[in-house]
Amino acid sequence: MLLADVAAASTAVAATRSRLAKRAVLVDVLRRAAADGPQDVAIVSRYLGGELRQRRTGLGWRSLTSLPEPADTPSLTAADVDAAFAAMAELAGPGSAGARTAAAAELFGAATQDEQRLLRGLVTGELRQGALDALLLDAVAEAAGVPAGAVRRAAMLAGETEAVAVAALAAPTPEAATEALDAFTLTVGRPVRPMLAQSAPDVATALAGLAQGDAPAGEVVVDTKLDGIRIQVHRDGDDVRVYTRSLDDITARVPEIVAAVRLLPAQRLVLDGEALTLDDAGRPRPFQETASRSATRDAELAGSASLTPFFFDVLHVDGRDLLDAPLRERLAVLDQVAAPHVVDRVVTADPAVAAEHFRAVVAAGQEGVVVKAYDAPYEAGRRGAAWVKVKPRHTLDLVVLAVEWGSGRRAGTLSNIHLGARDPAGGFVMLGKTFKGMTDEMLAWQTERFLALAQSREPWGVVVRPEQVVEIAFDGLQRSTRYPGGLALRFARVLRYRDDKPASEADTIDAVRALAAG
DNA sequence: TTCCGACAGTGGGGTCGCAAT
DNA sequence: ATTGCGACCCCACTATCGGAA
Repeated sequence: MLLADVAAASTAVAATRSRLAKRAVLVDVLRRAAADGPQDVAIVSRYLGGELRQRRTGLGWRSLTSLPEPADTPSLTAADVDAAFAAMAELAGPGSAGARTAAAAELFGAATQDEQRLLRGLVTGELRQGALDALLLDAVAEAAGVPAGAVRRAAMLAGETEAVAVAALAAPTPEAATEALDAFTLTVGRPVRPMLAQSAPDVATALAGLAQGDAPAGEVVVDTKLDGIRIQVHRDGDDVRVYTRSLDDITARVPEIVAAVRLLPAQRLVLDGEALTLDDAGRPRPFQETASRSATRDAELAGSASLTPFFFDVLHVDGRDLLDAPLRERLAVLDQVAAPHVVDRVVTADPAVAAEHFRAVVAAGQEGVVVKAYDAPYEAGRRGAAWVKVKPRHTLDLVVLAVEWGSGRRAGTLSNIHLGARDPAGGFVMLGKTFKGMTDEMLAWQTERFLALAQSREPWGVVVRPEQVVEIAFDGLQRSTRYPGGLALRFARVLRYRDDKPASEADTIDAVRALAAG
């Protein structure tokens, strides 16, 4: 199949907001790819989902700043493009950057304007066609004539979409496709997409969200939420593999987790949990230390810092699949097979008990809690309503120092605001930026407001007179080398603009430092 | 007919390894 | 030795479509 066919489909998908219309376009091109063979289905399904088949190519947005003019006529096949990126992914060592740039120039030079747009989107991971993996799975189902649920489940269990698309579309009949999809089962050693949580502002709201209609939630699990990295651990005897949330295999980087899992009583296991670094007293170290330890490839270099695994779910044990078992059953098994590496929890129907657990774990330095429906199955890959996270929230009244022009649907509006705390000695100390929490109405208002406050216009936005106070919510403070105060906000978002408060009454950097000191 | 679940988009800070400077 | 880029760890929140109720 020609890349031009894929690019035309992507353009058509981007041109409509209707998901049904997007799906129809995807179905058409998937069917044509299937007629060309499984290799084309593999490539085309990846590209339509917004990804390259290579996890890392060494190319990013910066590498694409100067590229040749587009070709007038299409010539590239999907297979050509995949081979070109595969070759780039292999490049390493001195001179590789130049060779990669040359290879990219050759590829993009052979691509038409439409094809360049597609390739650029795939390289940067920002295709912006309004359809990614989820809609693609729906399209695969329709193209193969099978229920969407069957395709989705296969993809969750496979941990990827490409193989599922290939299997479903290679089948000559819907019956054969169903059979092919049923062959994707939970397999020890092959990661599944992790179940995700929704969020709620407090424990009471989380419990209300789990209630069925007018009936109260009944017994729920209140799990401790640890501030580390998500891990999915597969054990088959002495063979232990550790995967991240994005299903990256980090086994080689975390020998201490492998060793801990080998000490557990069950021989075949799939566990879901979190890994983090602890201090001598067993309290969690800052997330940045966990991130550093888990990103260091050479375990020898990591020194004394060590990751401790804690598990909150079990998906398989010694031949028994537990994905569809209620959480109640899974936890009973977890306590048998994963002690002492089990997340601390309470089971209760009493909102007061749940709230007390939240208070206690936060006091112990943990991130918060995850409230879970006691009888829900493990919904791989879903951000289902069965898990609801609750974290403490801090707020500050900060001053807007500058604003950046937005992109995409925010093009033409001033979007990303720079935030400063008041320095009692004079001026403001920048603590970070945020674009979150803004409605379209707020974006329109702030565009006008900050243009009026503009002191200077820059290519990226405007620097403003420091007069507008904004109430900011955030999860905590972290060490920063980027900002002058040595501190940065974590997960900052706008709550509201405060027109009742002058900048002279904004929160001070001293108050922020006091908060950081705990 | 209205409601709401699921998606995609819009970006944030920090960490590492690697190649170029 | 330092710098910049790419990849990936943690993410929150809003608008929208279309099926559920």
